[in-house]
Amino acid sequence: MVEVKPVEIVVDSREASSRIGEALSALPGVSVQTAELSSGDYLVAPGVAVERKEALDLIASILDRRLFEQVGKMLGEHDRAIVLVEGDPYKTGRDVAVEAIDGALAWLACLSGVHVMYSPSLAVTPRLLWRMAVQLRHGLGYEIPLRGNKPKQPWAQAQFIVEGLPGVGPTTARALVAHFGSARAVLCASEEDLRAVKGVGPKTAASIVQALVSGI
Amino acid sequence: MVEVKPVEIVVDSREASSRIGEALSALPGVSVQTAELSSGDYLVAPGVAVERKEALDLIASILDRRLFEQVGKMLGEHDRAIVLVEGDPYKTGRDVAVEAIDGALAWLACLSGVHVMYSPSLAVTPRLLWRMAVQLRHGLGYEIPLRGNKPKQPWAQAQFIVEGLPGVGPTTARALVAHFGSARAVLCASEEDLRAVKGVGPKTAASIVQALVSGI
DNA sequence: ACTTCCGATCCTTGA
DNA sequence: TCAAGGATCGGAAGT
Repeated sequence: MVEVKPVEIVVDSREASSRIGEALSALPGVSVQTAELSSGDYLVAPGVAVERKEALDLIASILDRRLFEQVGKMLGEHDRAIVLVEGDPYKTGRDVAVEAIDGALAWLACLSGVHVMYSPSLAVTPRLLWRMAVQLRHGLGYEIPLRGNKPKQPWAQAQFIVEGLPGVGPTTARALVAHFGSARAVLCASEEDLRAVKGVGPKTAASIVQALVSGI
Repeated sequence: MVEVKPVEIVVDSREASSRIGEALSALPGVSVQTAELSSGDYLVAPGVAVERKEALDLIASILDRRLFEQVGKMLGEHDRAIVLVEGDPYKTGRDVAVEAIDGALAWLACLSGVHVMYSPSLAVTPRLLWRMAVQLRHGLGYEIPLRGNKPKQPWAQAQFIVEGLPGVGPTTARALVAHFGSARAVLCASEEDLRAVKGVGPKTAASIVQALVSGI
């Protein structure tokens, strides 16, 4: 049985009965609320607004400068603003200078202060809104593991553990384990003792001890 | 007469001779510098790094977790980080769950702290880099908002070391470091003490000690 | 990134 | 108090 993570998404009243509103309701654990949003189309978390810009609409709002106004308004009214570009703005068929599109996208990414997200199509948009909502509400379902796969053979484990130390690669790890006899002995060693090992200088020794004694 | 706005763009040495490097040099007013960047592919302004991710490469780096590592590194080393996604990640032909792509894009936009930009193709990428550079250098008198980026937190290092232990993943690693106060304390703990931590039973505790005391 | 699956852990029950 | 059962959580592997 898969866990369903409940999320609330607020949909602007003008969009509520759209295909996206329906698709959102159909996703597991989503409760769709409707409200009149003065800026943005969706609230994907409290204070996080999303403005959906279908490619053609994006071009239009670049040309008539509505985009900048809308973005400014969103930023003023919410903690975080995201522009969700749906479709390829370079392939709308509208007769518009590519420089204008380049400029608008660059501005959005660098200067505007909003975040930008891309959806290839209307079909994907609801999933992305949902995923954002889940992540913002529940965080990632797990921690991002800090290191890759670990060995299963016990003899390799000692070396692998020691390799986690800063400045220590495979060669030094082997030297350390050989010198001290076990991983535990390495990890309990003093800075002085560590320096005695070939490949470990004052700098590495210091950072090892530093890493080991630092707590949360 | 068209005004040419001079900009400098730093290209990582590995990318310098690529088609993009050449295309950048050909753009008006662009002076391309080369440097070895430890993270990111381009510096589009001082302190503003751009990582180019071709769609297929994006998928690959999601699967092997490289993406998160790279993003973290960029955020730590620059004032501002931008991921430039080139192409449609949903159409790479790679056999990957769409949920994973949704999740990664949502994470990039909402949680990661980077900004995201989309380029439809390799041909457009240089133009977008250039446009960003121009806007950041000459753009409208805006200051680049600096988000404070601390270097890697020390507690992360402790957790990293502890994660090397058998049977210990991100969650348990955090519990262990929290319980014992430091990585060293965890590694010097007795089997008994280890068992007291939530998530560590007799079996895990035994294999941890086993790994620590075993030599090479 | 997500999902599925499996095993270990933990928690409640009831004797 | 303990054992047994099921619910829960974490890890590993695959997409």
